[in-house]
Amino acid sequence: MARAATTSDVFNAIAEPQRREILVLLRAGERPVTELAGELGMTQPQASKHLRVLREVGLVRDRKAGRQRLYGLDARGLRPVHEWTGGFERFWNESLGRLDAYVQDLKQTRRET
Amino acid sequence: MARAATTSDVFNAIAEPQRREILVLLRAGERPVTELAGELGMTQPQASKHLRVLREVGLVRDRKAGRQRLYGLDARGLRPVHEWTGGFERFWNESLGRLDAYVQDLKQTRRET
DNA sequence: AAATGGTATGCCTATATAGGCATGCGTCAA
DNA sequence: TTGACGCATGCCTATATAGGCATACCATTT
Repeated sequence: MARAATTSDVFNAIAEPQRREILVLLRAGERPVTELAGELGMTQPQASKHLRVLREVGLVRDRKAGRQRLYGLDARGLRPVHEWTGGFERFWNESLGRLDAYVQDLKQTRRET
Repeated sequence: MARAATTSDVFNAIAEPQRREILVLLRAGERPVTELAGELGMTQPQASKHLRVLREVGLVRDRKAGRQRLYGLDARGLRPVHEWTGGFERFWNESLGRLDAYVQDLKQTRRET
């Protein structure tokens, strides 16, 4: 099997560097495809494809504006990722030494069971 | 081209659901491969492979303990992900309405340039 | 209606997995 | 030393991209 489909999974969608860059650019406001492609140095089809993935996972919304299509950020989907990683915060805050001690302790406890 | 290699990129490493589950389990302390595989309902080779990826991106450390090899969490690599998503916090905190207004505004400004 | 600008898609290729299995290896116990 | 146990790997397959190109689509402007 290959990796899970990027669509339907925000974690996979943001695994692509260029897609992350697109999201960053969109923080400044809506933009048409061509402009995004230009700023990121990618072809228009490339940009459209990445935007499609982002749209399918809900990180981006599109709106027709005359002849162009403006893409806008909808970052709500990033919240779960932020919260998931946040669940590990105490682990990177503790010094590695204390972390080791902590782990050792748990290991002991578990082994004794 | 295929997606970038999972190794050398934390974002890709945690794009895999099972790898995320492994990390969660490791919050409780070090564990041998077999135990992880058992709790997650995957085969031992599968677990070893996922652990290898996690080790290569630095999210996990391994330590030989007699006949077994204990894997432990090293969440420091998750911090960048947490911070990156954190950069979008104000966007999911604002009501969608205000977000729209904000974006509209920026768009106007940009168009006028 | 015809021409043009702005996008979305289809098609083809190379590549990187994720799984399933069998098996090689190193370590500890008898 | 011989087994048994715990893991790591190698090999093979099916699948999902990411890129590059050409092109079909749609709305707007002459």
